Amino acid sequence: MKYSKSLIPTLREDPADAECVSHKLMLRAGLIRQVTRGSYDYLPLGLRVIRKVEKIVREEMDAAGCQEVLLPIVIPAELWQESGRWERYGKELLRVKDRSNRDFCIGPTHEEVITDLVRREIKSYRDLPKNLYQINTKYRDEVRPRFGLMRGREFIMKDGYSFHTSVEDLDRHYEVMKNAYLKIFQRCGLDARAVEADTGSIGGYSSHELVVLADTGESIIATCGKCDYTASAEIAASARPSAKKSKASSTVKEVHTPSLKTVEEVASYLKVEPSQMIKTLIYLTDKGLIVALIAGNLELNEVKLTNATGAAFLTMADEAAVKKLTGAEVGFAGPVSLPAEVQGIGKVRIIADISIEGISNAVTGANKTDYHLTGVCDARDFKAEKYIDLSSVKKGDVCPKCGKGKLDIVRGIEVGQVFKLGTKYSEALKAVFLDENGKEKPMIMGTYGIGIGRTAAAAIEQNNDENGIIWPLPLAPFHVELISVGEDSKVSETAEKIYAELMKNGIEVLFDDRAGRPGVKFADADLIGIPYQAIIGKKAIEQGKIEFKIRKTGERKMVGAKDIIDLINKELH
RNA sequence: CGGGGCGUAGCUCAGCCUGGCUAGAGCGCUUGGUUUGGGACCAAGAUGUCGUAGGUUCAAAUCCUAUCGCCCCGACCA
Repeated sequence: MKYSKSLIPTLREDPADAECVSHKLMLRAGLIRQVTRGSYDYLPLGLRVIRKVEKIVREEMDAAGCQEVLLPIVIPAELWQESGRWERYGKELLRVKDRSNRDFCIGPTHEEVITDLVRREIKSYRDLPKNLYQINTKYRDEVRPRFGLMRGREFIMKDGYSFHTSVEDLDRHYEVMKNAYLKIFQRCGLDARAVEADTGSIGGYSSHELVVLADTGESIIATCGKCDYTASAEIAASARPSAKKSKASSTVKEVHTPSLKTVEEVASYLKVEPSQMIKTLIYLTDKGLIVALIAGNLELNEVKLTNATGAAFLTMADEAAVKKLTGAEVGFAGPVSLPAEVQGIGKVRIIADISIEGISNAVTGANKTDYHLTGVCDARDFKAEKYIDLSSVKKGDVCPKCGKGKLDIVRGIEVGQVFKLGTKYSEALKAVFLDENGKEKPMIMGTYGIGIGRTAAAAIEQNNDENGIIWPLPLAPFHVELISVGEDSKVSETAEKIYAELMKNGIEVLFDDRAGRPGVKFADADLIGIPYQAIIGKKAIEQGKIEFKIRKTGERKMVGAKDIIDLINKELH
């Protein structure tokens, strides 16, 4: 490709509305342009990168025995109504109407469509298992798109769905897919790892996120320094001793604590450790009020609480609800003598972290403004519905898996996710098969996704310097950039000749044939980040030499014009 | 949805507080010339519904109101 014929609008300065490195560099290197919030044009260079990622994904999926299909982007509402998600999915689902006023949505994910296809075409255990995938544009009307291709509203995603006759078969296949995913990211030159994750609103019973470690990532991950434990902070556990089960000998006393609301204020006023305080948090859910209890030195993890309650949604109770429940201002709630139900809101459930189980002589709110209780004991003075892990992991917590290592908290970019779905969609959409005994059963499903654009963005996050992008070879839009320096006719003749040679040898080459000054061409070349540069200058050419530069290391060497093809071929393999 | 910020040339931004003649700079772009191995120089030039609508005023990029768009933080999120 000749630079002069392409469209590579590089920018000298950082665009004002880009925040993270990959977004800035994608704009500056002329890979993408924003059309509207969360939607982008893919320019020639950007599209080539996208195609590279897709190619690697296709090769690995096909190698794992998956079949590529292509499903519609505009989906009839009926399918989503059948699964129940038309009502439940919320505003993220972009809904449109056709000319006859029929409802459709722009597909944010394709469980319904694929399950509909499979239920119509597959009837027998003999035809299972199957894994069907597509690479397609998706649309999610995100509340807050950001960071360029990292979180767009319109984005390219590979999504795959597998159908099995048994959970065991799904389990086996799940491992195959997880490993295929790890291989894909490895081939993309990315350091990715599989992280245990929450299944979120998609449902299912087991999930891993495929995460590329990066400080700018939106996912927070706990990892063990000693063993291979890696989990999303949303679900990560830590090994914790349960509260000492001393006898309940203390007596409950009310103490005056004027305007002391926070754990720290009360603990220091009463001279007790925060771990002896019972932090009482009140949540509103679709199933009534939840009172969550946790030791004062720990942070509550809302994902864990949501999972523990089985609630569809959960928000912190507002001031009015807290007053109704406790009869006190916010800041003085406690588990002792709470009503079992609040008029107009619903039932009250108490759920406690394991740090509360067996706690004695504890301090907590008195449900009376400006008062706390001391000497409170679990089981005697209050009782929780259950005692489970509700705490957020912290750096330095003990690993729950090996019990030895300390947990570290790191950030990462989620580039893929795999789920064991089970029968959620096959039951809703009646995707059933006949087993060996002629018995009808719902198919067992798995689902597997990769954000294509996000993977490209993650590659830039991990590979850049002050001059621009440094593409890993497998994702690079071109293998080599050929740069002619100066207007000399010998130079341009030689460059043309080498350009033709490179192409003849199947090497992907971008030929900067522009008439610009050398400095401009070098700066653009470094910004665009093609791994190798072949530079043709007047002086060198007189000695039959060409300069070869490696973008990543800055290393340069002079090679004979005839040897450049061999050298590049060697570097490519 | 809550909080904050921004919208002036292709890009980055100044001007606005304290209204005043013809709206500016740098970069980019066009033409000519000199240059040519790390974002050159000289000269000449083109480019704007000052986001949009309404209002106040003799006079609005500037003040007021509404509205749209974009960015950030939070809530949210296969």
